[in-house]
Amino acid sequence: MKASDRATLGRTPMFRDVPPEICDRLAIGAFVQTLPKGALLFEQGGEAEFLHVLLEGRCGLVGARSDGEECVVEIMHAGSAFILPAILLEAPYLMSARVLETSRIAMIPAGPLRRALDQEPHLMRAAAFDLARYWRILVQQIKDLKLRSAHERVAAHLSTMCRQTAAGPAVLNLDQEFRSIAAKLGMTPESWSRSIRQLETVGVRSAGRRIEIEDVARLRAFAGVDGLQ
Amino acid sequence: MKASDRATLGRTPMFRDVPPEICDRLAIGAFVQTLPKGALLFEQGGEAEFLHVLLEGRCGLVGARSDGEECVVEIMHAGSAFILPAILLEAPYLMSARVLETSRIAMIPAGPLRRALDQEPHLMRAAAFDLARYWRILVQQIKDLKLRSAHERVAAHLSTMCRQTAAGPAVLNLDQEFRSIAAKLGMTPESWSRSIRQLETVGVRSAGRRIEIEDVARLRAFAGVDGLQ
DNA sequence: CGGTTGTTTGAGGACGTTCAAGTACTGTGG
DNA sequence: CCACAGTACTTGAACGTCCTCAAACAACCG
Repeated sequence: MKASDRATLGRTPMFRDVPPEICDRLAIGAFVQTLPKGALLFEQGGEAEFLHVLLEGRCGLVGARSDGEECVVEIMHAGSAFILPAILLEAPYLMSARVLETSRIAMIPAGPLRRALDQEPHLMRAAAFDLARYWRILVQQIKDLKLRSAHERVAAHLSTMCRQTAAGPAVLNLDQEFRSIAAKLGMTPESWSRSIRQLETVGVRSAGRRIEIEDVARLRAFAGVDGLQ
Repeated sequence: MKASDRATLGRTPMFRDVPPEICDRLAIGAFVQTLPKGALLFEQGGEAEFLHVLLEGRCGLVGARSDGEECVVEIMHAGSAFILPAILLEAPYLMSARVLETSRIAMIPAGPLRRALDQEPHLMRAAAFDLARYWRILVQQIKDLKLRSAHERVAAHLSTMCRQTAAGPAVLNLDQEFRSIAAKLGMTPESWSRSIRQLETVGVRSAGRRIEIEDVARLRAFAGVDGLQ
C-alpha cells in the first residue's frame, strides 16, 4: 500500500481514532485496487473475505431478489468502510457491491482484521462507532421510505446535499448519475426527473447537472426535514 | 434489580457473552420497570439517558415526521437492547419507543454504560456484535421495502414467523395486533387484510389470529425469500 | 350488555411505475 | 474538428398498486 493510500485510510471515520501502529499492521496485509465503473466487488450471498475501504470514488450496495430484480440500498462515498457486519459475524453478504464510478479501494483481509479486532480494544471501539453511525443512516432511510413521498425524498436529498447552508440560496453541481441517486432514493429515473420538475414550485431550478435552490429553508420545510441526521 | 431479571438480562444476545461481573456492575446501577401498552419510553429528538433492555413484552420503534405523521421502523421483542447507537454517539434519538404490549424493561443508565464500554473490551465487543446484527436486520428491511410488493412482504413475514419449518404445512398463532405488524411492514391494516386474503392462492388459510399454511416452501417461493437472514 | 377497539370489505382516487418515444449528452474514431 | 454511436435523461400516456374514506362486522372488556 502506497504511503498516500495509507494516509487516506488513516483519515477515514472508521480508522481516524485507531492508533497508527494498529492501522499500519492492517495496512501491511492489505492491498489497493483501482476499479472501473461497473466492476463487481462482491456478490450477495458470498463470504466476506475483505473489509473494503473506499479511498476514492463511489460504490453502490445492491440488494437482489432471487428472481434477479435489484435495488440500491446504499451508496458508499470516499472514506466509507464496508461491509463490517458480514466480517464480524462471519455471515454471508446481504448485498452485492458495484463500482459506480472509477474507485480506489483498500482491501483488508477479513481474518487478520477479525484477530486485530479481538486483540485491540481501540479497533473494536472504532468498529462499534462506525456500525452505530451506519445504523443511524439506515434508520433514516427507512423513515424516508415509509414517511415521505417521492417528491419529498428528492427534496430531502437535495437539502442534505447542501447541508452547510442553513437557509437562503444554494447551487448544487451533482456529479453523480441521476439514475444512481434515483435508485438509492427508491424510485425510477423517470420519477426523479418529474420530481425535479415538480420542485420548481418550491424554488428549485435545474439545468442538467446544475441545480439552483432559491431558499434551502423552504426546500427543507417542503421535505419535512428535522434537525436530526 | 431482581435476581430473575438479572438472569434474563444475562441471556440476551447483547449480554450473553459479557463476563457476569461486568453485567453485575451494570445491573446495580440499573432498574426495571413494567409498563402498560401505550406507554412512551422515550421520544424522537430526545437525549439517550438509558439503554433499554426488553426483558418481556414488545415495543415499537416509531419514526415521526415534523407534521406528526408516524411510522413503525422496527418492533423489538424480548431480549432486545435499544437504542445503543444513540448512547454510543451521544446523539439524539432518531425514533420514539412505544410499548405495544405490557412490557418489563431493564433501564441501564447511559453514563455508566458508556464508561463500562470504554473500560471493558468484552462489553464493547458485545456491543459491536449487537450493532452488526441489527444492521443486517435493517438492511433486510430496506431490501424488503424496495424489492417486494405488499403481498410479498406479508408472505415473507409469515414465512419468517415459521422459520423452523423448512417445507410442508405450518400453523401460526399470531399474538400481535395485525395493525402493528402491518405498520412494521410499511402498509395499512386494510392492505394487510387484503394481502392475507390474496395469499389463499398460495395455500394460506386464515381464521382470525390463527393462520394455516399448506406448504411453507410454496409461501417462501412466492415471497422470493432466499437463505440469507 | 353496551361501548370501545380492532378487523374486514368495498368504492374511489392518488401516486408512482411501465412502456414508448424523443432529446441531449459523452466519448471515440475518422 | 466533426460525425456517429451509445448512453443518459426527459416527457407523455396508460396502467397497477396501495391508500383513503366509509361502513359493516367481530372481539374484547368493563
